[in-house]
Amino acid sequence: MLGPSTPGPHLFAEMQARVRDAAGAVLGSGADLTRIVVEPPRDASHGDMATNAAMVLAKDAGQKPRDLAEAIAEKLRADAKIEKVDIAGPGFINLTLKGEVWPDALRAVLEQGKTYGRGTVGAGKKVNVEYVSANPTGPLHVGHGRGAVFGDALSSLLVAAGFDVTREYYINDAGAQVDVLARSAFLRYREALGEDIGDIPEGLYPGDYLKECGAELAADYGDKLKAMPEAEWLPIVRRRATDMMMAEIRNDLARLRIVPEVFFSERSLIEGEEPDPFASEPPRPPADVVAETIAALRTAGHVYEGRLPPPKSGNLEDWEDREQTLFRSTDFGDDVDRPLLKSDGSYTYFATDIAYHKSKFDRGFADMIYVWGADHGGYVKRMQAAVKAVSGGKGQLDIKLVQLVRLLRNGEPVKMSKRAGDYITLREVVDEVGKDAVRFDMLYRKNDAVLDFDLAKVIEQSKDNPVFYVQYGHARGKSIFRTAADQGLLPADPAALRKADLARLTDPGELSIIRKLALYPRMLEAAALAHEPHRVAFYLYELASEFHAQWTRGGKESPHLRFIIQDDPQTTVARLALVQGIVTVLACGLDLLGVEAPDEMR
RNA sequence: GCGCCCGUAGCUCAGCUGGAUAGAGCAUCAGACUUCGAAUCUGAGGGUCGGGAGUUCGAAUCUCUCCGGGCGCGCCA
Repeated sequence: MLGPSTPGPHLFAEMQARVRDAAGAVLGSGADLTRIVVEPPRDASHGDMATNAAMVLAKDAGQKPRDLAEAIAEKLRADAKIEKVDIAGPGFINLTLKGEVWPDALRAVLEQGKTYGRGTVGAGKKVNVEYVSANPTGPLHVGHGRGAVFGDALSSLLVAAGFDVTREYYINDAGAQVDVLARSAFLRYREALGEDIGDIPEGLYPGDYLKECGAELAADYGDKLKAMPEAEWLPIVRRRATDMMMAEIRNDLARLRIVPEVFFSERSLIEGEEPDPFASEPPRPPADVVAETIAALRTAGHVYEGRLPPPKSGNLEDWEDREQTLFRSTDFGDDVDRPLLKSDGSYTYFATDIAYHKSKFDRGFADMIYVWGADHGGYVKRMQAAVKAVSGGKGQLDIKLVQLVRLLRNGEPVKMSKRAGDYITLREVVDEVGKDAVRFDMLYRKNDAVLDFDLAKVIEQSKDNPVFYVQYGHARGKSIFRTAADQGLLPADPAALRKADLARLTDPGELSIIRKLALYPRMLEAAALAHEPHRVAFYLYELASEFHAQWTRGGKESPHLRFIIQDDPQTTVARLALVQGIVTVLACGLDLLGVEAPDEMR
């Protein structure tokens, strides 16, 4: 038996196990019980829980669903936790639980506190969650922010479900883009030396954010870089510029309470790890992991030299039919094979990404999640093909595409001119509306739905704005405790709430809230397995809504429903225990989403 | 032309991996503050779940096919 404070199986999991046992007893071994689910009924009048057991098993058993339901129901009627079993509709088995189940369920919340809802389905399995991975060529924008918030919340969710999660950021510091960045920074360096650089040429980054980089280079190197050929100054400037951009990016993410644990450099795959200046061993020659990966794939028969048909659209003027090095991704479900080398002999982004994902697999991550912008949708199949190839079919890559964000202000699109480099940055948005509004708003939507982000509405302090609605629920709960303390009705010993006579909570609204609290672990587990953090946000909204409704019921119509009853300390303590349960779950859920749970919001 | 995503109330969106009479918020209308915080709550109206066919005890959910919108389609990441 599990001790009272051990996060054991939650109520729904427990009842599901009991139903499966009952069905197994009726049908004998060999029956597939995995499709049996126990869920809350659509209508509360159907009881506390419903199961599809009879309907999913009827065919295999060769019985009518309702007959089978009756047989299973007979077993369940003997269950100590079940008060009543009904059969309804096509063969649903509706369960009404014994009255004492609900006080016990609330007590579990109070006993487990911050650990309530945490599960073990993850079983300590290692999962790599990669997100953001924006090019270090400019400030993060709001779209990056959405991917970052999503990846971070999903990671927290998986941790809560018992997975061993690593949050990772892939630095694209090896492609042509960072060379462009370096040339742009070099221009700012010449400008810092007093040169008139005029307009920024087409194709370079025009934003002001590189001026500081240019100034630093001028301070450190004087005019020495100017005397060098590009091949010499480029790596120096590139390194300085990407380091500065990454520092900015990390700073922007930190403002959103996002701290990736691993920053993985694309360049390190090609040139090897940065030599450690304090190492006692002589530095090893740089290893080209990409070349090794391609060679291994070639040996395995997944790489060949060949030609591709011309693309179906786009400009065919610069199309040149040539033989190239191709990854046979069609063997793994892709539509066409994919090139690994550019015409100048350097690696394609895809080639380094294959090596990168091999690195993930080699580091022990059979489960990988990749959070990507929706404009990368065309790359999903080839990446999943690559993971299959480098992991021998043992790796699993779930790619979550995050749709674009439309920035609005009072319903009007915010004008952005990328060409002039004056687009709204993520930092500006976070500074304007705050971390909590950004995070909750972005999570209060499925990842694959386009998000309208209205700068005016997200700071509105009304029920129109879900984040304030939920946070207000938490603050209101805390407010009840303050009032109870003022009136001398709050027990000094926190343990007193756990010992309260919770059977006094008999109002339908109160029982409904307890049922909702009992649902939290089940919701968390499902959200984690589905990789859908938005379910947490919706759950919290619903819980807050039930709490607000119960609060208002204690108005002048029904003062006996108030949480604090001056002349009835016993009932007051029981209701304070309920409030404690609500506050605990709201705080836990908000924490998963990275949103604060304030004690007051005046 | 091909691939992926989306289409649910006037608007913005959920719908718990196939369950019972499809739900919230906004907006509209009608109500509740000498309150434990009205940043709240109660009620009403509002639907061929884009159309059609199929799979089965049962479909918003799975398959196919159209319609409409978005993204992508060597040598950008």
